[in-house]
Amino acid sequence: MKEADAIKLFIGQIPRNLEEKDLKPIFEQFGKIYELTVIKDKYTGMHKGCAFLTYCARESALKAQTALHEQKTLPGMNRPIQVKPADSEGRGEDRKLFVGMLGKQQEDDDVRKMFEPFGRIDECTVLRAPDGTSKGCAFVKFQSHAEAQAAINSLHGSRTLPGASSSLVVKFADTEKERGLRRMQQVASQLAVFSPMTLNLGAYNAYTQAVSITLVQQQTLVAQSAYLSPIATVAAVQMQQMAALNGNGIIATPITPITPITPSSGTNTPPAIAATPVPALPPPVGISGYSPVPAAANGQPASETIYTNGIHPYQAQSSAGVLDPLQQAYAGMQHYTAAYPAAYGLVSTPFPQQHTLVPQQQQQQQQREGPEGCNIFIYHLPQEFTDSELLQMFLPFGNVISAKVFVDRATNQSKCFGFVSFDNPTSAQTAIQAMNGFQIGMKRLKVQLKRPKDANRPY
DNA sequence: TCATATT
Repeated sequence: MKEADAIKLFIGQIPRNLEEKDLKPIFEQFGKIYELTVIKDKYTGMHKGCAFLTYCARESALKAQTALHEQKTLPGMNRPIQVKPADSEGRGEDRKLFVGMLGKQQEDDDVRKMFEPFGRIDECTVLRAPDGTSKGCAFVKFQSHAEAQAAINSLHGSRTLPGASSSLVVKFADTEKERGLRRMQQVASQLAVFSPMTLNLGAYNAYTQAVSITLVQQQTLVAQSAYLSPIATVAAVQMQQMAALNGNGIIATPITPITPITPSSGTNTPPAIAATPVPALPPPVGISGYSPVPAAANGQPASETIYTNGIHPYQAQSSAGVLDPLQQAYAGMQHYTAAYPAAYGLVSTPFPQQHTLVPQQQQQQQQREGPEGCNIFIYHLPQEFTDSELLQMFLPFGNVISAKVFVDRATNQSKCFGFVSFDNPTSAQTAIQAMNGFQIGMKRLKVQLKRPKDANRPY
């Protein structure tokens, strides 16, 4: 039914309203289709905007790729259709070898001669430092997996080259994904130089610090920072700055304070908390339970909503005086606990059991655009921010339809920007007003309306 | 620095 060397194609940039039956006519013209499947979310069944396509004949796939890939744009899409071998087809990485333990003086040609006996070589490159000196390793790409395998079998460990400290290494080169993984492991090991407990302690200190602010503690916090990881230090120092700036623990500091984030009244002064020792706090709701409404904080219904417009956290509370200073401090801390540890990956709160108790917010749906004017673009996100932290951060401003951090697929690293979509433009505006310029670590968020689809198109 | 999605 299908050729042995058939290629499974990945089809990207297809409108989410097109199903298999709609797609078929587009692709049939290049040959008989063996299988065509729209990719859907495993749990929600949601159309992911892409598909897999296998033709019976390899040649059909090649023709379709040539004719369609990046060649036309389907209605409603802002980028051209993608037609290329699926990742599962192993983009030719299975014929590329990494060669280690070469001598420093070996040139491309020397390596090539060594590998020539095993097949036709497409590519042969010794890796070099910027100054041109060999790194003692190379990539060699054969035309087929079998040839590469033959070279491994014969050459790996077979000899020790002059100047090398160990016998020759010949193995398949890392795939793009493996490289990403490796990079992440390196980052992780960097952080692990400091004991894992140090990180948690840092989070804990910062937390208690923010709840109960005393000058002495602020000083010790900075002193302690010297022993924390760079990330924890940034977080700690940042929090300390915040505490100094604003006794109520609110961490938003817009560059242009269009809407100042301050307590609404001088008569009810939050700094009362300054002298309060660390008490038995109501358990923080942590990341997953983060809510702009303080009712969730102490388990009691609040008589008034603290956020009246998503910006003035304390605006409504002065009249009844229902919240004691500690509760105020705590309500303010929701910002801290939500944004801070999350921002730095320090999500293990001082009360980790809370995490297991509070069920994670329902699985965030695929990225979706809201109506025009409801979608915001956020740049300068902390590297550690994921969809969920982004969601938490913007939840106070309205119904979030979607929160998506962009991730480099090869490395799994955040690209430090993302989108949040609300169900109405007012929420989006409120979020922009409140969060544009929001300082996290050394950076300030840039929050603005997402560029409309047709922007930047000359015609 | 503006929705790239891989059963």
